[in-house]
Amino acid sequence: MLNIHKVAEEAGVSVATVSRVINNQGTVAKKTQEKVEKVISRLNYEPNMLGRNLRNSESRLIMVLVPTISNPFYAQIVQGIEDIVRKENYNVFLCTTDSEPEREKVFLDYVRQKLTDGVIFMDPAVEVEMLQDLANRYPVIQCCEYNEDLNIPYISIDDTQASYKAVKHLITMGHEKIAIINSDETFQYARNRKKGYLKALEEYGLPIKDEWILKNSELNFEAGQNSMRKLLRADDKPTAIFAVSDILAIGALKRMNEEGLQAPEDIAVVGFDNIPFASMTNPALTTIAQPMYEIGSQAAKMLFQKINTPDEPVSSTLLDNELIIRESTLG
Amino acid sequence: MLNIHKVAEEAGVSVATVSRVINNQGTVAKKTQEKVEKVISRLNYEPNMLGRNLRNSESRLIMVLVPTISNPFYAQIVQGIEDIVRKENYNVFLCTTDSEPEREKVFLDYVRQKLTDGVIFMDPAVEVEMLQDLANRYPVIQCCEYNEDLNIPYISIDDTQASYKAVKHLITMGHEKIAIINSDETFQYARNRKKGYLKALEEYGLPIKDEWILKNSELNFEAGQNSMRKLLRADDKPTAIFAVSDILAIGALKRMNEEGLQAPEDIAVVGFDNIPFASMTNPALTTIAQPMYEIGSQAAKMLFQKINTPDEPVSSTLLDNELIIRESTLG
DNA sequence: ATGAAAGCGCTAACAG
DNA sequence: CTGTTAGCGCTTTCAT
Repeated sequence: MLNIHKVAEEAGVSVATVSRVINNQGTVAKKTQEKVEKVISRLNYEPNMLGRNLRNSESRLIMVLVPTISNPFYAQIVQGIEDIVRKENYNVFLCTTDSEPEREKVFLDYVRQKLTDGVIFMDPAVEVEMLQDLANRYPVIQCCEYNEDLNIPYISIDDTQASYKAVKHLITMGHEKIAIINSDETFQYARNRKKGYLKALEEYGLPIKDEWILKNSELNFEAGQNSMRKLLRADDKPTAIFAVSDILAIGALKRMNEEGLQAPEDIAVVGFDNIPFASMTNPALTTIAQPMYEIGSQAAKMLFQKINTPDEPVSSTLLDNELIIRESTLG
Repeated sequence: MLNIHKVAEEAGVSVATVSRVINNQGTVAKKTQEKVEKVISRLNYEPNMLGRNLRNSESRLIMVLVPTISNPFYAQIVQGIEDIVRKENYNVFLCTTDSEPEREKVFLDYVRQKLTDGVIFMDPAVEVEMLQDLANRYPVIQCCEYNEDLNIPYISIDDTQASYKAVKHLITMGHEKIAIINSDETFQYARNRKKGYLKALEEYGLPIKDEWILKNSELNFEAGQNSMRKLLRADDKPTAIFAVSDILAIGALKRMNEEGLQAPEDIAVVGFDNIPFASMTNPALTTIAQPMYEIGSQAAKMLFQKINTPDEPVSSTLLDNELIIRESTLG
């Protein structure tokens, strides 16, 4: 087994000296330093992180928990996180939970178990008390998806206001029969986006129909296609659709395309997120742009606040969003 | 500090007994067991993984190194990896390198440093000797991108044969002026796909022109759009394009769309990977389907072979691929 | 069935 | 400038 003792022995010095060389303390004589470095590179020695982290009780590792990486939405947030984390000389471990509570728990335990110094959490914890308890003792930031009832710092956007804006845009374009393709309402964001949708309709006295309110437990293209199929079979067909995710909206557009229908002439479509693909569709997708990179970098900054000054409270933030108008709603 | 000693003290037993309870050894008296469990849950104790892993010298953690998560191509491979890894009671840490050698090195060192038990590597290592050296001592599998000169197990597809097939399809459809939108030729896959492209053209005696051979250092939609812009300005405009990645192909399609051109009437386009988005474009994209999930799960199986029987060699594999013909090449 | 104690690899306080 | 040593939290062998 190659360890610090072996290196010390080979170099004819003590383990303390080797440790000093490894950590660049500068208190080692030039000659000794070189001697030790030579042995290190000859043996190809790398200090064992477990020993070091155990001793230092820090890992300089941040865990980022996402439901999935198949939604490009997360890619840009993670990029924002990475850039800040790297600047602080930490590294990111990305973990996917598939929104399964048991997997969330296993990963969150890594923080308790000192494997990582903190966690940015983008998934709704089903066991709310567990998450709160973790956050009480360790650095935890909620990102995008959050729970207002908990006392855990979060960063997100105002989903209600954003979806209100999206639906109002459709209303402004003259639509009166507007459907919503939602995801699963166990998610806070889904509830909020529905709230904004309803608010806009109510404000303008427009009809709210059950057959225009669709839910999806999965968030993928197929779900969007299926939802559109249902809407096209509705007794009273909507003329516009608000999808709470670009993924769903793109699936919906595809389904229209398959049926020989055009957006926005036949049905207008608005998405949410502004993932890079949203501008690649034909027609290009009108959508709500979330400041994804900013969300990620803010989340990371908040986490470091918590790591560096655990006792000072970190304030939560809701960032601005922007309606990006493209062809799918514009004649 | 909450540790095994504290628990032992509170429960009035020795640390050894607590350890036995934690690890379910079954050799503890029922009564003692319950007493200890009560204390554990009261104190909300979680064993420190650093201590445990240091002692056991295993982490039950697998690292997966990808260049980026913004290409959905990786999402499905990672899914395949996850499913196998989870079955073995391990967990996956995903790390993004942006194809930067220094970042690759930092993460790869985590294997040497005993933080993880093995690594699946999907990025070209710039420091080839370093990777070989790591693979000589620790479990390493190359996935998708690999280096034939190294003695490291890999799993991928036959890129040359696949791109030959894609280009031959275009030839069969009557095209004689065929361009290639490639990525950076530092990548093995890029070199191989170009090779297949050239082979098909040569075999059919078709012209090979420099202005039809484009390279991109970045792999994103913009790169695809830019490449298409260049091709549309070529002295001799191609009638078909082979893009080595769906991302590039979709960007190219978008650019055509912006210029009022249709695929395949004006220019036919073939992509590569068959990411989910490829069937969502309008027109839908003809592409080479890689068995992404299978690639991932095979990679994980190979890694566990290496972990469980380090001295037995693991044989590399090239999996089959399939040409998926869609609207972008079919009248 | 339980406890005492060694030791995994490392760092840092202390001594010299 | 360098060495000795305690101890981070855990598991396991050896006693009892």
